[in-house]
Amino acid sequence: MDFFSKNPIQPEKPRIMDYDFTAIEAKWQKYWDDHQTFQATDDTTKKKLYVLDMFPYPSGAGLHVGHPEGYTATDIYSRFKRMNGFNVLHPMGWDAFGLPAEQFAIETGTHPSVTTAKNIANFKRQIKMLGFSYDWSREINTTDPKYFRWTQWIFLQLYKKGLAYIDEVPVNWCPALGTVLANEEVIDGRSERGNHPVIRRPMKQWVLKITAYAERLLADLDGLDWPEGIKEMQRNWIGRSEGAEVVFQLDGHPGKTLTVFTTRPDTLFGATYMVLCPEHELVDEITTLEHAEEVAAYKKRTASMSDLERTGLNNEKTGAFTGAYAIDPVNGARIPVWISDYVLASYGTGAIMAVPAHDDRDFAFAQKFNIPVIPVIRPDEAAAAKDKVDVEGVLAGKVCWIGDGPLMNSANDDGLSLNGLHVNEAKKRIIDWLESKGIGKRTVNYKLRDWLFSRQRYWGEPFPIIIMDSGEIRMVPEDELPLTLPDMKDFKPSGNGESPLANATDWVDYVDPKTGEHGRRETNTMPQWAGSCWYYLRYIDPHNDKAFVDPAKEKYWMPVDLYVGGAEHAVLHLLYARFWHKVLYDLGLVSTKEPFQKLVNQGMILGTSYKDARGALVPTNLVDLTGPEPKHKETGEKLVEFPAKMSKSLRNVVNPDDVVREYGADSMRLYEMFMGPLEAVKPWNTRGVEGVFRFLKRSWRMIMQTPVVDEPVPANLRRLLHATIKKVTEDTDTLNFNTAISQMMIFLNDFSKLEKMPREAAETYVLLLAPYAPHIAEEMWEGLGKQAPVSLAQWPSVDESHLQVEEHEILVQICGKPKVRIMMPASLSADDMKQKALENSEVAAALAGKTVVKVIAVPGRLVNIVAK
RNA sequence: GCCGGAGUGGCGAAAUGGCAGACGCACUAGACUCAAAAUCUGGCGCCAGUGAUGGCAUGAGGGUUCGAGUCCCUCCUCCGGCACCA
Repeated sequence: MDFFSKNPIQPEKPRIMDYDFTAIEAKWQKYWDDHQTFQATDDTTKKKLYVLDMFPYPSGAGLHVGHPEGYTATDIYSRFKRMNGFNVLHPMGWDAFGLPAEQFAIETGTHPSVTTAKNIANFKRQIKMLGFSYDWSREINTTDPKYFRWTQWIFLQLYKKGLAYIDEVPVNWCPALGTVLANEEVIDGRSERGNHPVIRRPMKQWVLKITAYAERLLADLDGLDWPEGIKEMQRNWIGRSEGAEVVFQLDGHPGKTLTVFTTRPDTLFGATYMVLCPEHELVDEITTLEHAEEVAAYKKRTASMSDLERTGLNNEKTGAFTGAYAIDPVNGARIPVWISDYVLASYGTGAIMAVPAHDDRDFAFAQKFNIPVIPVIRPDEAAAAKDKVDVEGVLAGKVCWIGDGPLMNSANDDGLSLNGLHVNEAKKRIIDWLESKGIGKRTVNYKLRDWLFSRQRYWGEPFPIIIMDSGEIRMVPEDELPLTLPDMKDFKPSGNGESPLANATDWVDYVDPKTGEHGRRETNTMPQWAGSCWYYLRYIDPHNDKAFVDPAKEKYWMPVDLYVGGAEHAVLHLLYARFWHKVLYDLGLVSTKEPFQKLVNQGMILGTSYKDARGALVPTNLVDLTGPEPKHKETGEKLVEFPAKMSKSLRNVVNPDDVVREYGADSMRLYEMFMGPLEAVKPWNTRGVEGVFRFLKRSWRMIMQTPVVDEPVPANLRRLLHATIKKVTEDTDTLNFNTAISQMMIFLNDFSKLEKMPREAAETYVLLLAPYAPHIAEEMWEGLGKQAPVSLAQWPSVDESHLQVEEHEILVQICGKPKVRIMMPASLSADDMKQKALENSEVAAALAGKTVVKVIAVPGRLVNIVAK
C-alpha cells in the first residue's frame, strides 16, 4: 500500500456517468458528419424551408461571441422545423475576398489565398465546434474560381443589359488605401476601414446602374417581412422626391438655359437668386470678368475640401456671385446667379432656384449675403403656432416658413395664378402651366446614386473585360470563364490609381488570336459586395457547372424564408443583393422578385467594461477585480461596471473557444439565446453562462441519473408537461428563444423533484431541448434507449385536454385594488362569478356601508367590484 | 435637426388592457461537510412595522378605462441610422 499517495481515498464511482460535455459534443458532431444528418435533399414533394445566415468574412481574429448569436438562432429554428417535417436548407459559406487579406499580403508577402484558406479553416473549426446543423456539402467560397466564374458571368449579363458602364466620375479616393471607395464605405469623410481621409477625384470607373431600379427597390419593400427600421433606412437611402425641372433663361446669353430641380415649384414667384454647384459646367461661361477672380478662388477652395468639410456639420454658408443673372420664367424677374458648395453636383441638375422665404438653407444663405426674401405663402395659423413661428415675421421676410398655407403674390399676366391655393394644389397647377409652356416638367429624383463598382485591388473578382487599343470594350467569352487572378508576389497598389494587377503584364496584355489586335485586360477588380449579391442562390445548386443555379431547384427553394444577420448591412449588402436579384428576375433567371422574404437582425452583444467617475472607459487589464468593488489597478479609483462594445483596446473580447472549453457548446448556445430577445442589444456576462450550465447539469441528472419508469405522469404534473410543449413550440416558432428556455427551466424545477422520472415526460423533455442543446439531447435520447438521432425525431404535440383546469384562483378587487383570492370552478359564468365574489364574507365586510355601482367579471381572471 | 428603436428590482429580463417583476444571475439563510467547493431547500422590488399588514413602485407629466408597463397626448434620457439631396 502506498501511504504517500496524494489521493489515498478513491472517490466512489458514480452510479452513472456525469455530464462530460467535451466527450459528448465530439461524439455527436462526428456522428452528424458521418451520417450526413443535415443534408438537404432536392425532393420537391416535401415542404421546404430556406433558413440563411449572412455568411461571414473569415478574418484572422476568428469568431467572436457576436457571430454565433445569429447562427444559433437560425440553427435552433432549422432543427425545430426539421423535427416538424420540413425539408430545411441551412447552408454556410465564406465571403472571402476583401482588404485585410490583401493588406496582410502587402506587409508579409503571403499570398491572400494562403491567408484566406487558413482563416476559413479556423472559422470552420469554430463554427463546427458549436454543433450547427449546416449542410456542409453546400459550402461555398466567393474566392473559389468555380464560384466567381458565375459572379463574372452575372456581371456580363448586367453589362449586356446596359446596366454596367465605364464613367469618368468624381470618386472617393483614399490615398492611404490607394483605392477608391463606394459612398457607403465612406463615413464622415473618412474610410470605413482604417479611418483614413478620403478626397474627391475624377477617375474612369465601372458603375452599375442601380438607379434604374430605384423605383422598384423602393416599392417592393412594402411586401417584405423585415424590421420596419431597416425598410425605412432603405427608403431614406433611395431618397425619392417628387418635383419639377424648371428651365431659366440666362440674361445676356441668348439661347443659353439653366435647368434646376425643385420640389417646391409652388414657390417659384419667391425665387430671389439661383445657385450652381462650383463644378457646374456653366460657371466659367457665365461668370463676368469682374467676378472671375473671386469665383475661381471659391472653386479652388471647395475642390480641395474633403466631403466632411463640405457637407459635414459645418452649416455656415459660403459662396460667390458670378455676376450673371437669370430670368424667372413666371414673372420675368432678373435674379442673380451664385455658386455655393451647399448645392451638390451629384444631385438633381447641380443647380437650384433659391427661395429664402420658404427654405431654411436658402434663408441662411440670403441672410448672410443680404439677398431679398420674398414670401409667397401665408403660414397656416394653427401650424405656425404649433411650430412657434411668427406669422408677421414670415410676411415681413424676417422668418422662414417651410410649411403649408395659402399662396400669395403668385400670379402673372400669362394665365397663371396660384393665389389662395395651398401648397399641394399650387404645385400641380404650376407644373401644368410650366409643361404647357415647354419650360418645365414633372420629375422624380433619387438620392440613390449609381453604384461605383470597381476597386484598385488585387484580391477581388477580375472583370471579364478587355479594353482594346481601339477603345472597343470586349467581353471575355462566357465559355472562357472563370477569368482567374494572376499569381503575383507584390501586392502593393501602384498609388496612381491603378490596381496591382497592372503590374502583371503577361496577364494584362491581350492579343486577339484571330485578328492580332492588341488590348489590355481591365485591371480593376470587383468590390467585396459582388460575391455576396447572389450567394444565396448558389447554395441551392453549389456544384452546377452548367448554370449558376438550376431553374427547377431555384423555383423549389426560393425565396429565402428566414435571413438573419447584423443590422450593419441594412443598406449595403441588402440593397445590392436586391438589385442583382431584380436584374436576374428580369432576365427570367430567378422566379421571385425579392430574395429575402423575412429578415431578422440579431442585436449586438456587448462586453463588460469599466468606467471611472469621469466616465472614461478603462481597459479590463487595468481593473482590479479582487475586491468587492472594481478598482483601477494604478490609481486605486473606484470603477463602475458598464456594458461597452467588445474591442481589442478595451480588452473585453470574449472568445467562443474559451467558453466552449469551460462550459461546452450547448451551454454557449443556450446562454446566447437566454440573454434576452434576439433583436436586442445585450451585455455578455460569464456568470450567466454558469447559470445555463447548471441547468444542463440538472437536466442530465433528471434524465440520466434518475430511474426512468414506464408509469404515467403524475396528475398534478400533466398540465405542466403539456403547457411546456405548447410554450416551447410557440416560442421557438416565433424566435422567442429566451422565454422558451425559461419554460424548460420551470419544467425542470418541478420534474427534477420526482424520485422516478416518467418515461413520457423524459422523452418529451429531451425532444424539446434538442434544437437548443443538441449534443446533450442526443446523448440523453440514446440513454433513454431511443434510436439516434433525436435531431430528426418527431416533435411532440400538445394534448389541449391536459391544459384544462377544474378550478381557477380568482382575484376579487374592490375599486381596482386586490382584496381576496377565491377558488372558483373554471366553468363558472361571469354572472355566477360576480355572485360568488359578492357572497364572500371578506368582500361583504369591505363593502359594508357602500353602494355597489358596477361589477366586472373576467372568466378565469378576476372580479372587480366598483363601489361608492 | 430628421427617421427608427428602447427606458421595468443590484443585474439580464418576463408579462392576449386584468394579481408587475415569470425564468436566470448576484446576494442571503439553512442542509450536507472537519472545512471549502459542488449540490440541495428556502428567502429576496423599495419604504414603514417584531408581525399580520399598510404605503409606494414599470423615465417624467397628463388623458382614456371598472382596471394601463401595455392604448392616446406632451416632455426627458439613451442607443442606432441619416444629415445642406433643393
